Amino acid sequence: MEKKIKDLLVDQSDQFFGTKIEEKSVQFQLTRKEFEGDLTLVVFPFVKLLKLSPVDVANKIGQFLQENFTEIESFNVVQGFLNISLSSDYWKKTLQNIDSNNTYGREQLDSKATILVEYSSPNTNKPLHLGHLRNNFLGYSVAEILKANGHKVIKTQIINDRGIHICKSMLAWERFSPLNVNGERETPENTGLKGDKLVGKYYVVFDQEFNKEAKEIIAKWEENSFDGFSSQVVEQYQKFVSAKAGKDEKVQADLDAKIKDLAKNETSVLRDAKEMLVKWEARDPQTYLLWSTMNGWVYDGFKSTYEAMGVNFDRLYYESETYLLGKDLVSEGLSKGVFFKKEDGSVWVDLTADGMDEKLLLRGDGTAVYMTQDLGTALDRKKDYPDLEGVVYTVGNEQDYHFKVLFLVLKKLGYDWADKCFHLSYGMVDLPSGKMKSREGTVVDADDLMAEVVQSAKEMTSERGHLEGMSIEQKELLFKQIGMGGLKYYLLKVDPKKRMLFNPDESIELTGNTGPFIQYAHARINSLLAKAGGINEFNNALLGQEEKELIKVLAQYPSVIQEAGNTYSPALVANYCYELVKSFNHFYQSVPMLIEEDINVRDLRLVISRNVSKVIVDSLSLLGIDSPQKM
RNA sequence: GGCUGCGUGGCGCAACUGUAUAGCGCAUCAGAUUUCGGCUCUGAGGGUUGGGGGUUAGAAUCCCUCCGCGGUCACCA
Repeated sequence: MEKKIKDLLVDQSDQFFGTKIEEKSVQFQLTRKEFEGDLTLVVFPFVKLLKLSPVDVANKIGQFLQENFTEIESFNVVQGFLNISLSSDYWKKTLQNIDSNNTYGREQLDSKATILVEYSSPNTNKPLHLGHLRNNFLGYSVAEILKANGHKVIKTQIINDRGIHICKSMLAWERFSPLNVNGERETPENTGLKGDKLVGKYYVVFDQEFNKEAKEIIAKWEENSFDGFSSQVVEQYQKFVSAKAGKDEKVQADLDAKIKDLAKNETSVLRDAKEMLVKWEARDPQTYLLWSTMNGWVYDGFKSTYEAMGVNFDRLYYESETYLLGKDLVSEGLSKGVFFKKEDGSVWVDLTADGMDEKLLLRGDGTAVYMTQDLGTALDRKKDYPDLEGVVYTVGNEQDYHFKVLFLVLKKLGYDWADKCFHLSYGMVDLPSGKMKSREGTVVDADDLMAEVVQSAKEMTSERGHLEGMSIEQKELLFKQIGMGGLKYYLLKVDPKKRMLFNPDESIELTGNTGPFIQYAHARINSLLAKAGGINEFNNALLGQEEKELIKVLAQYPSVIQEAGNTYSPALVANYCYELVKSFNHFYQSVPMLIEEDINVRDLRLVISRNVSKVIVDSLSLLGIDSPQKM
């Protein structure tokens, strides 16, 4: 309807306004509930054109529109706002259209360009945590929303399966894992630990050894024993120490940190890890075997975590496979003169002209860095999907700079499709106790958290739910649906780019703006419809204010999906769904349904309920949340 | 310090590309319901949208500036 009015006004603007008007100057909003009407046109933009007062302008436009559209029943003017009331027939027809459309709100499947959505992308050296949950839910949901917008979507992740971080876990395991009676080191099988947890354990072990050794080195330095260190390092150290003299605490701490970094660089464990990386890139068989074994453990562990999260992928990329392409790109850039080489053989790109720094692309020893492999991955994808019209990278906002650089470098290499890459940057998840820090053990493990919310769902539902007649399996499924629904909704209802606070208790609340509240409303409608039996015609029903309000909310759904797609924001879908449920609860409370005597009115209300239920299910599915029939 | 993001009632969050009296949940208080699920609904109190300035008929929204809180500026990923 908005579009029809807009088209008419733009079309006839020459006669009506005496000049051509732009489409965007025709602005609509929903009429506020304290005024009468369904649709409001803001007339301020036209005041100057017609040289009349806002009220007169509104009246003139109102009359003009009413003459042209039978759907418009009446209008009223408040200041510069033209409130238009649409007829009962219009609303009933709207309801009918919604009711008869099985894919209401969605564009035709695969009717639009292909978009690749990358999310999750964990490191294979430690288990997933709360932050990953936000990432996964967000990425999955954005992919679903883009699908609903008609895009062909490929869900993907790049697995960071190579790099110095992996070598650290490998080294620590090889060196520090105790041998059992059979002379074996620890494995998931002989310890019963989840593979990702076991590997993560050794990453921590590495860090501890790393720090221990660094401390020992510093202790030596402090005793002026510099045997075995290069003169450069010693010089640096002495420079830092002399700089400390007479400075305040903060500066001193800063310098201490620098000294520590210096010492860390001199540790044997780090040197060995680096050596391991060089060996790995040279495909040393033994190193490769160790690497693939430990990665295998991690994948097994991740697999069960992904299953619990309810996310999936269409295509996986491994950095171990794309980093070589990245290296090729680097040579290509070198020969094109886009990059340059430093004396030690390392390769850089100079972005100072674009207001950024010089950025390392390849280490002096020839091994790849993060950027190298990301460049390779980007190219690889474009090769696999030549018709790609967009790439969404779901990665935390601490990497904003990285992606700015990545896209820019791609452009500099002449790949114009870099413009279609989008970094879906999201904020960190904080705990009430503050920031998550792995060193302080305040990381919330994803597996633990999911188990916990499912457990709470079990407790609450067993207490108050309607579980009679359900098998054990059905109940288990239900607890999962509720627990995960609560968790997902909690993490998705907030605008992605905002840093958010995670309160474990609130996430599984059943009242207020929560997933289970919405699921509950759906279950209730479901049982209502089951009791109602058959539904017939409602054409003769009188359309009341309550009914109309709810149809209006239903009618917004398609534009919500669109907007959510344009802005990559599941939060819009979540908030809409909540609004819908609240409107329904209000409706439910204020009008009788099953005991309504007028059969037409009864059926009208039931049809509305049926479609509310349909839209709830659909919008929750866009968030990756299930809608149980009973709970 | 450079770049970048954020700042909305006690707490957690909304407000589409500027627009009518800034909404919602939690918490607090007061009420409703012989109805289909009391995990529901209605109402009240609580805000000079971090401060100041500017653009506009109109600013939480755009611009400038200051303050506060993050992130980032690694031969880590």
